[in-house]
Amino acid sequence: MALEHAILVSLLEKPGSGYELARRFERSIGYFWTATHQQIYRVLKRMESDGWIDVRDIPQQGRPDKKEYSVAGPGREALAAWLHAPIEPESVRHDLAVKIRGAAFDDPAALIREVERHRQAHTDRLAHYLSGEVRDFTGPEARAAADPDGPPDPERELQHVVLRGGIAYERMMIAWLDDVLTTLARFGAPGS
Amino acid sequence: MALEHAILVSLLEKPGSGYELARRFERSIGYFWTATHQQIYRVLKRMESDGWIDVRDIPQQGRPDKKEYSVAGPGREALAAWLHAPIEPESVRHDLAVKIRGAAFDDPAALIREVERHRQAHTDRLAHYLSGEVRDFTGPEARAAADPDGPPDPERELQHVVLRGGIAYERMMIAWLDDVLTTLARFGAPGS
DNA sequence: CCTTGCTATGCAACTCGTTGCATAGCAAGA
DNA sequence: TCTTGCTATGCAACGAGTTGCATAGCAAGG
Repeated sequence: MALEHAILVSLLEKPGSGYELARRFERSIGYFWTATHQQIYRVLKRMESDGWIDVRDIPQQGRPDKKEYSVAGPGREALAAWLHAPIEPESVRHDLAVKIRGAAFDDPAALIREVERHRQAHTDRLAHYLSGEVRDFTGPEARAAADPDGPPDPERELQHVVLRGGIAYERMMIAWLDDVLTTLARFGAPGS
Repeated sequence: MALEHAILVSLLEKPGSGYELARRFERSIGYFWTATHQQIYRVLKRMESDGWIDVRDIPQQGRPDKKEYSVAGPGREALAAWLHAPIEPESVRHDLAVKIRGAAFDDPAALIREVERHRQAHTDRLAHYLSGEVRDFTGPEARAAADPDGPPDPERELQHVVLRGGIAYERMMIAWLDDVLTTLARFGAPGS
């Protein structure tokens, strides 16, 4: 399991509280790894008692105190060990694909709305990714922040390549959902 | 949760035993929904006691008896209800993306082997899909079995569009993994 | 004033998924 | 003969993920 490792990576990129992590998991990291705040708090507690991360109590004004977590030595080692171990499974769960095959035994045309909704969601996410890419990586400000003559920045470039993966995924999904819609339309309008 | 629905769809496509289902989940259906035999047996038992599926004991010679399951009325209704309900989440777990971002804090070059292994796995799966497509959908035998002048066959065409989705996914992954390898190579050979 | 909503953390109960193990008959090969 | 491997089903224990709920201070708006 790798929620712990996703948290370690996120904390290495920037230390933060459980709450902040939960919000990151709704945004950037959440695009390839989902987690609720309950899971995060539970795992943080375990990681702390295992010595993987350090805590610092930070009093705040006008809002509750927070606990800022940062990665400790053993956490870095655990991450390194995981990085060097091969992973195989990549288990997949595509509800929509199950639905599409199931539609053959029900009313295929009834799925059109649903597929269109998913297409819209992927279109929105693609737009979100693309604006994030411009803001953080390819826009004028981002380019100014990055020194083109300096050494390559692995953290930045690896974040970018992961984002490009998200963009490629959304584009593929949109194209495929169009294919699905075309196929469904053939049964919705019989006699064509 | 939708393992039950995936099983219903599979049993509608063809009745079978828990063991047979487990093998289908290693092949066709397993490409977009994974499940082990334990899960399948457990869910089958629950579905049977809920009246969603019927069982028939089939004695076999030279091997243990098997229980052949088929979808009953309530199961069909449950599937229909699920098909008509919208689904949202599509929760994602891309271990490899976590690893890639994590590699910034370790040795990026050490990931090259791992990424190449994944690329190979996706290449193999793509080849598998493509040969299945020729065999079942676009090859001469498949075309002969399907009557081009007859009415469209939803079951067949929807299976095909799902398979095309798998093909598009694998192609996208291979292209992205090439992008990842190019990016990683920049850190592996510094001073380029 | 009261409600809504945000930051911030957490418990408890439940379901789902994974792993290891067990049984049992038969076939094929060393 | 002994081991390996396939069909076929299942239990038990554990770990991961989900859902509902609780607390608590502060800010903003009606």
